[in-house]
Amino acid sequence: MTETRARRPGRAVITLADVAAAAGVSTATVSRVMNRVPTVNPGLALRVEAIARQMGYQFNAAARTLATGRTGAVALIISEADLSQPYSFTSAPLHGVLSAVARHDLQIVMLLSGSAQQESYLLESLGRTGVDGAMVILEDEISHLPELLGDAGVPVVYLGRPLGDATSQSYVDVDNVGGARIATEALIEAGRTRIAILAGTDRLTAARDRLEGWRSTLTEHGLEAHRIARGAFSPAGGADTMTRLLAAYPDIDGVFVCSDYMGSGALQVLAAAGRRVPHDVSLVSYDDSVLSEVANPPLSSVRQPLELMGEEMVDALASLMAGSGPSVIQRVLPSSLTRRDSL
Amino acid sequence: MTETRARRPGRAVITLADVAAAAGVSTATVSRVMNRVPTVNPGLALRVEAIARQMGYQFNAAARTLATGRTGAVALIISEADLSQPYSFTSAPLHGVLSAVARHDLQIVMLLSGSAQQESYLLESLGRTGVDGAMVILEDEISHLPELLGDAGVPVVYLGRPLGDATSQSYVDVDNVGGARIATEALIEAGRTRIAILAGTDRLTAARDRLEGWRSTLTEHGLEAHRIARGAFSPAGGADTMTRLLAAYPDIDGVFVCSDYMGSGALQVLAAAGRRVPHDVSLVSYDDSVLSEVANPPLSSVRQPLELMGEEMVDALASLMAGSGPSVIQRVLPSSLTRRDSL
DNA sequence: CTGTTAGCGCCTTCAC
DNA sequence: GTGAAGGCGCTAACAG
Repeated sequence: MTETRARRPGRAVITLADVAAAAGVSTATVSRVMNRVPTVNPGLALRVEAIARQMGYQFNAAARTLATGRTGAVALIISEADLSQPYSFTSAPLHGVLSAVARHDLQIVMLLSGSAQQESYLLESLGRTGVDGAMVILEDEISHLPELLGDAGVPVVYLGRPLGDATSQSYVDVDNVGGARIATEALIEAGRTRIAILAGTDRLTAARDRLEGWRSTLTEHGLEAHRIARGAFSPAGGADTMTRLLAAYPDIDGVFVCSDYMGSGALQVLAAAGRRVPHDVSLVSYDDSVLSEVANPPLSSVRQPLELMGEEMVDALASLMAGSGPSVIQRVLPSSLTRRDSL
Repeated sequence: MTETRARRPGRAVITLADVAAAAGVSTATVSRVMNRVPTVNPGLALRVEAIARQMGYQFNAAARTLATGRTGAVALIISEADLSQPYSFTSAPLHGVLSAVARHDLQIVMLLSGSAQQESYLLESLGRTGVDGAMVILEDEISHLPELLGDAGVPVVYLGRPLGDATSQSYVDVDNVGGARIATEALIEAGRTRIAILAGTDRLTAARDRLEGWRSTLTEHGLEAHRIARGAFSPAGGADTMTRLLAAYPDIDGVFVCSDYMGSGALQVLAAAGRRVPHDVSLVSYDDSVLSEVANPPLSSVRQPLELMGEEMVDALASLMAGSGPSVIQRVLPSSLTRRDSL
């Protein structure tokens, strides 16, 4: 009744010892060969390698982890709230992450955060699995994770600059100030002078930076920067905020909307108010997502290299785990403007 | 230079032996307590449990795996192509999966499929990590995975019914025939008689089933079912297909579009052709995603319980892994129509 | 009901 | 350059 967990039915699972026996060497040698330890006789190495391959030998991850303390796995922590939204921001970085891990021969363990219950499970999972590192896609609802993970004991890289003093944290961010500047300048170039902003949460540096970029650009151009409204990151939020803005500042002729998702709501309010886009009001949005593409009219929108950010996050983490390079990695990627009809 | 991999800096990592020593019992007893083996003296169990908790003991997953052959991890395989689309279908089921795994105390390892290169990495990863089970979110580009994973040696559950003879496969699907019937019937009730379909790929049972549902409903109502066009799952695809359809059958007064993403493209073509929706042409779409919500006009769309499907997939896999219940689980969930202005 | 004792498969000093 | 042997932390017979 000794049930060997046969991974492939029929074919039993091959161990180092099996290969060693077949090759007439010790397990130590096979281990060295498989781990490409350079002190092995090249001829022998080749022979052993061939036999191992031919026998279909594969590492047993658990045994290896037990012996070395390394798991070869990293955690990717994402926001529950984002995933439950009709439009998920997470998928693009996720794509980048998943394509990059193959390069580094890493496994991705997905963890959800956002509710207290999940948080304890998260911490427990992190502890138990003993991942070698972690990545966090920062969003509103999990903006406190940097504190929570403060002494995680493994390297952590954030997608998005953490709040507060981020000097000791590793992150991959986009230049949100610059992105907002591009958007605002485009509005100004289009001849707009009474430019409002639909800003998002202030628990995210991204949102703060965009507000800052908008404000400084207007100020530098001698324009007023007081037409501000904050709202939820949703079409409804965009609609509400736009309504308030229109009521408070009926003279608005340009709007910088901090997300496409809000933008679609704003667009409906503008249409209902009889303001034509871009004839009466120019609009620039953020994210350059499918929503800006299918909007009516299609929205000019600031593009962030989200996939690339995911990849860079993995690269940074791998470098941190290797321990050879710098102990803090901070990378800021540029954003650009995709022009569509709303401008 | 014996570097103990301290998970938490400072505090060393606690093992069963540490707890056993502190409690004055054997490691076997602690192990039994932690695993809730019922034959332990309740008083002792309570005491040991308290000590373990107080010491912050956590299982070492690797050691446990090595001893039991079980990993507590399951793979989730998703399509690279879907993730790289501007609108990812995957996130909703992903959310369901991730929220459900906590219930079963499982870890999710994410794996990408869709390119040959990834496929070898996929197989390798599956073999190496030795996950206890796998889930696949079936999509066009990875519709061949059921064959590839045929003898994976671990239970597999699919999101979407696999092609071919699926009697021996476990899956969670939605009633796509029924969904298409609901959509088509709504079109008929709206007084439409010349009803076309924008169909998707035929490598997915979902798309085939929808076509079938559309066809049978029309036939049963004595209506013609030949206004068919297939296209890529994208706004551009929807636009192309709609253009062809309009050219071939100018008399169209109703359209069943097999995805919101195509629907947004179709809508633009209709608008450009001077056909008003729903005045001249009624339209029902599929997915009930944010795209149908922000479309102009907002689209009536068939809703699929994607999150729930993700959860059910995990439940099914857990049951399969437990090995107590049936060895094949097939679950088909109902879909419903969300009515909006396009009808 | 609890303790003892082998491993699980691999890595890694330590001798040779 | 290669082999022998201990141990990573835990589970699962088997005794007691």
